[in-house]
Amino acid sequence: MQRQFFEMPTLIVARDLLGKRLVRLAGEQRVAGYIVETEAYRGEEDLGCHAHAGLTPRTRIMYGLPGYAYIYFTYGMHWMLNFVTEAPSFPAAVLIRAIVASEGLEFIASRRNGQPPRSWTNGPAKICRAMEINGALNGADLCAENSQLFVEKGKDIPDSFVTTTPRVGLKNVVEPWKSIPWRFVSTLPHHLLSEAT
DNA sequence: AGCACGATTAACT
DNA sequence: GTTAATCGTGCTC
Repeated sequence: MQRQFFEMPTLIVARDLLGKRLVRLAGEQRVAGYIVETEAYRGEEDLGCHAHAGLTPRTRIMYGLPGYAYIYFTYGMHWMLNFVTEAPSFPAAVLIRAIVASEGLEFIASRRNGQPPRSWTNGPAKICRAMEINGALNGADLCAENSQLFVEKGKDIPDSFVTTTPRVGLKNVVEPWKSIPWRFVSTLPHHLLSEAT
């Protein structure tokens, strides 16, 4: 996807990322999967968004150009992958919450040892663990020619297979941010994702 | 300088 | 359904 895709309003980007292919090049290894769950975080007004604290060392990437990776560490052990959206003057990003693995399955399996395929990448930190995504990729340009992390066109998901719900894990966030339906989930059967569009 | 908590996960009961 | 693991971040003192 080109920069102009990520420049669009965050809710549109979050919706349209469903079905697209997340690709990670780890050395010679290509690892990929279809995005099936996202969440939108937009602006300092959004009390669920890290940018509610303003411009800090942690949030500076969200105050930069769209199409860059905002990757942060939480719970003392987990990495989370986000894509920066909209103009630099408006801090916003889309959290990638789940993908269906399609390439590099052996690589993923080895990094998710002991877990069944169903549990490989069905959570934001699981994706990062499975694809070797960490702080070293924070600030990476997804639109650069030789990027190790980028998004490709995949399978278009019809509106009839898209569900929205409140965002996950915002336990102590006040309304309306706690319940605003900015989580996007693809309900398309996983086996249909691998077909050509 | 200290502290409460988190855009979670895996392993329990 | 419950809970420990584990530490960077941002806020208060």
